[in-house]
Amino acid sequence: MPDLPAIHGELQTQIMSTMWRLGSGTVDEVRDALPHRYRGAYTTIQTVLNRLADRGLLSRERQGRSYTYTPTLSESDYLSRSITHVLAGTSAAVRQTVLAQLYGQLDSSDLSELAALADRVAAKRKQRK
Amino acid sequence: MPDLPAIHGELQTQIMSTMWRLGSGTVDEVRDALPHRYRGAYTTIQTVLNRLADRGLLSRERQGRSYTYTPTLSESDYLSRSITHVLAGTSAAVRQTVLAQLYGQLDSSDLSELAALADRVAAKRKQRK
DNA sequence: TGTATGCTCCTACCGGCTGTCGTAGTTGGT
DNA sequence: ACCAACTACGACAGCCGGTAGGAGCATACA
Repeated sequence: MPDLPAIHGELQTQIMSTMWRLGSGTVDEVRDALPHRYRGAYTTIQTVLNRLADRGLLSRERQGRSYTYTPTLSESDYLSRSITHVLAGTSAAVRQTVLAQLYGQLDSSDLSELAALADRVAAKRKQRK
Repeated sequence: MPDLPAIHGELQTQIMSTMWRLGSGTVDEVRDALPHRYRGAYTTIQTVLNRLADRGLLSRERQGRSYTYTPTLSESDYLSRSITHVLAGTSAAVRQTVLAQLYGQLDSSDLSELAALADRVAAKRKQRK
């Protein structure tokens, strides 16, 4: 399994967030969709997009006379992988505490969703076993 | 709410991990407790410790003729804050998916622990309401 | 009491990366 | 065939992480 590429810097974070929202887009499309304060020069956005593509976070395909960039991972895949990665470096006790703290921040709807999820997971486990 | 200081780089990650394991320690103590691969020169460890202290992740107290470094946040506090921070920038749907994926990776003991936790949280909510 | 010795601290340095853009090249329209 | 707009590539400053060398201080021993 190849190492998960990291997103470094504020502009890269904003751009990845926008890419996930758009699904895919050209330099200009991404640029227009960025929050106003991060809308730098065309070439700035382009450079960052190319660097993200070099690191494997985006794929670059020719579409007509320009390139179209597309995320290679979904946002949830990326986040869950990142979180799993950092949690892997900790003890079981710490993981428990972290999950507990996250759990405490959920609202009621999230909570019921998770409860349903727990049932599904438990059922699957039992069946597979 | 003060911004959560970031841990950048591999050595900083290893050092923070060691600090959380030790609870507190001097430069030499931290250095000796580091994995062999990351055991650089005394001054290297010291510089990183000072930078972490400058950023507020560690506190520095004189103890005899040397400094003792101590984490200002517990590891679980730091992690849950970080995770909460990144999740705050996403949509509710993404959060749901991420939690679901994390849930699917838990083993049985973690699962039962979380079930008990869910009960406690539910009880608390009901009582407080 | 003076000196040597061992540790600790601060400062400096180097490479890499992020954010930023200027310029050259290319493509479509007139 | 020419012009204008737009795109791609390369370069450059600033910052940060990892690394360490030399100054400063206290203890131990003669």
